[in-house]
Amino acid sequence: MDYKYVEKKWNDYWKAHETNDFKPERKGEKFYVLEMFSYPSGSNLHLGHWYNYAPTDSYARFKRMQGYNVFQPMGFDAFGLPAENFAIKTGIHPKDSTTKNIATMERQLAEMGAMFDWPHELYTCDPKYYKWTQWLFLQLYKHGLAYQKLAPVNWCPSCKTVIANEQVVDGKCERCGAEIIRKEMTQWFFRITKYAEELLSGLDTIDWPEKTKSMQRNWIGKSEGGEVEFSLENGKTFRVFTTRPDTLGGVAYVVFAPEHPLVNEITTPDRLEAVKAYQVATSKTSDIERQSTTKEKTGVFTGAYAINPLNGEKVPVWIADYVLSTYGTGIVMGVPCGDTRDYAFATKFGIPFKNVVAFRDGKQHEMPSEEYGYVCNTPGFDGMKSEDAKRAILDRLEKLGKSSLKINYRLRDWSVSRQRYWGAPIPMIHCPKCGAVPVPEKDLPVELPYNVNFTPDGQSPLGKCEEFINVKCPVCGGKAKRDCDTLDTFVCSSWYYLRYPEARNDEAPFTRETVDKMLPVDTYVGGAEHACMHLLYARFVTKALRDMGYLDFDEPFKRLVHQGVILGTDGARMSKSKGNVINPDKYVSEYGSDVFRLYLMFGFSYMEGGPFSEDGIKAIPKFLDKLERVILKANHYGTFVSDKASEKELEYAVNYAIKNVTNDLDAFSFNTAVARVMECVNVFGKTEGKIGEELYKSLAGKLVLLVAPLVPHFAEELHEKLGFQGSVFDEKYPVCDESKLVKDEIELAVQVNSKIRTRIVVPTGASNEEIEKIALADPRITAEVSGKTVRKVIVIPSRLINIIVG
RNA sequence: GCCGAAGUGGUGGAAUGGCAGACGCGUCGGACUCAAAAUCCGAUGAUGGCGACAUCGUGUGGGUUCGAGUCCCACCUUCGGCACCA
Repeated sequence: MDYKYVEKKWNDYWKAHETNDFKPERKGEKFYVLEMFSYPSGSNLHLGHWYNYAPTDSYARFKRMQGYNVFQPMGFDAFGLPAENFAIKTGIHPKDSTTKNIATMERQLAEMGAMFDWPHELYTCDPKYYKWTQWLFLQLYKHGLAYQKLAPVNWCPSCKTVIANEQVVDGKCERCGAEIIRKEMTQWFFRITKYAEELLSGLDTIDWPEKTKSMQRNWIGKSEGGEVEFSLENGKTFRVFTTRPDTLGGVAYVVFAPEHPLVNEITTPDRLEAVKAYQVATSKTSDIERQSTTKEKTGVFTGAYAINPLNGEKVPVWIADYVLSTYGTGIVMGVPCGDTRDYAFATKFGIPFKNVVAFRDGKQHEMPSEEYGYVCNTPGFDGMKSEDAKRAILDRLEKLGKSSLKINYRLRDWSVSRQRYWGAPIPMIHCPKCGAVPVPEKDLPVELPYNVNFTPDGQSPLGKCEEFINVKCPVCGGKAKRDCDTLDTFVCSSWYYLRYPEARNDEAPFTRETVDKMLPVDTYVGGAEHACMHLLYARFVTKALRDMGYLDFDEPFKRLVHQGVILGTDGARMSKSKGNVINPDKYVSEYGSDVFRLYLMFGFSYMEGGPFSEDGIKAIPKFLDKLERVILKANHYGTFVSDKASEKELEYAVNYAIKNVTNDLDAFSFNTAVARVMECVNVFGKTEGKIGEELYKSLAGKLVLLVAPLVPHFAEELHEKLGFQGSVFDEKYPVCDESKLVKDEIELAVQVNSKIRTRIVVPTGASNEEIEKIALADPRITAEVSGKTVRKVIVIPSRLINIIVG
């Protein structure tokens, strides 16, 4: 087959007949298949995009043939850092490079021949889109879910700019090599923590990979415990969060996060220098380093002492980088006997401590031990089980107003301010009189100006753009300034699935009517690297919009599937710097898109991915040629002998393939689906010339339908050549006829003492007793069993029989 | 470091706790051919045996079970994420 010609022919046909466009009036239940949209980086469609989109498109086409009205849109997540960095390096404006990249990728996506619904395409950098991203920000703000606070950023003192984590290499600026420090800046946050509990419980209601759910659970990090109030010698108080109130009697010291605001207040003059130096040192360390349990513990004594509310003991107050200001209250109680980190810390700094956990018999746990046991060395609670003591200790302190039950989450609020140019401007105005004022919705979008100097020089790029930044306060009319930051691109991608069905609506981001009909997304396919961020943000936004009354479902993505990662031939992640990037265009132009698609589906385990290799790609056109011969034979059938056994075998093969391919496609198990088709085609070859003409034609027709989702252009062409009118994708997917799968007899393995000794053939439906009888009558088994006692016989229907002798 | 995965022939990969290696690639042998290509047929985990067969075999070491690639424990290696890459 001339793949080039056929692919062009059917692409043109689909376009002319709007075959791929979603039509609400088409029959069938709606089915929303969504692939994560891509960032238009570089200038080419990456092999990873192909791997994500082509097999998923086969799934979508399969669903359509099953009778669903499938909606499969495509778009671009077009704002982001790489375009801005590229601009800084080359002087090419992000808008220009992005527009160009999108055009190239659109052409390549069209060549793929996927069933994308282009009329609903969207780009996040389009003012018609980000108008509504800004609208989303305003709704969150109105409902108290967006707020400002001080938060640290990576600051390069030499470039005088904020840099992304990715650009920090070994604590140094990727561009200039200067040491990065953490600097506090006022930034916007979304209150995702308000939804922590529901984000956690909602996981039980969705069909997502267990590992992804598990990652989100850990990310949310719920822990139940209590907050306990300590006092300082000057009478001031502070609270610590602990999951182990039962060990309160064992507190040897208290640690503040070095950046905690109270630290400067409590530090004694003689300790001030050391504390300041430690704070500076900590500002150069990343959170990951800080939490490392193998890293030598560091810390500094502040000179202050705190009073333990339970036993009145006076303990020293330290600062240490293993305490993070973002978790709990930013202060922890140090209990060396019950926590390995605290033990290492106290041991290193010679802080005295005691053991407060023992076994039932009073023998103390070996320190450190995080196990539960029985309380000791804690007057009033000794001998109590740890679990009970938790409650009892909190109860006692609660009566004094010094503690409360507390559920703490590791999840932090979502920081959305970016001190960068290429993003959606934050629709807020800062007025000296009125404070932070939202831009009135009628004034949206706040357009991103084109002529902006975004080379890093100490100021936010938008801050330098006079005509952008200066504005009248919408409340008092006085002189005010726009927020000069842009939104995190995750904000753009947190709601795009809601926009697709109404991508051309200029009056609203989406309407209740359409969203009710089209959402949630039935199957969402994308990389596992998004497990904790994008996928959590999207869930949060959905729940927030639901509570505002804009929609009526709890979860945006009913089912989630992750494709694996295709690596370079060297087994490493593809990157320009490693020079191992595979360009799919080369294969598409050499073999055609159907062949390449089928190769990607057959050659890898979809969820696993793996190193790319072109070994075996040549086998695909060979297979398709054979498939074509087998199918077109129906048109010029010639002579045959109708052999009943062969006919039965072929009917079995076709129905077996239908059954398994259907299951495999539903499970995204493309490689086994293709294998089942190959087996089926092999049986066509084996039974050649022995099948009645009418039966052959009917089976060949089913075969075309069976493979249509896998090789769409190819199947259209053969479908037409068999004399059918219209698109094969308007046909129904074949359904397995179970009666053709019934065999007269089945083969079973026979084990003696769990070792396979022979195989027997038994009639279908034979009872366990009959099977046992046949097995024991087999000469091979008679020999094994003779002289021994049969102790037990295990029959696994249609699999094996295991005879235990001894 | 923490969280989450993965490890199966020469190779990509199959296997609801039930015949490990489906389906391919590669390799070897054969047919067709003057020859080559293409195509077709057969073999192909390792070891021993002429052979029927036997033994071993799913990262390593233990365990549960009539039976473990699959479940449990410990370890090793590789990969993904760790909140400003998307």
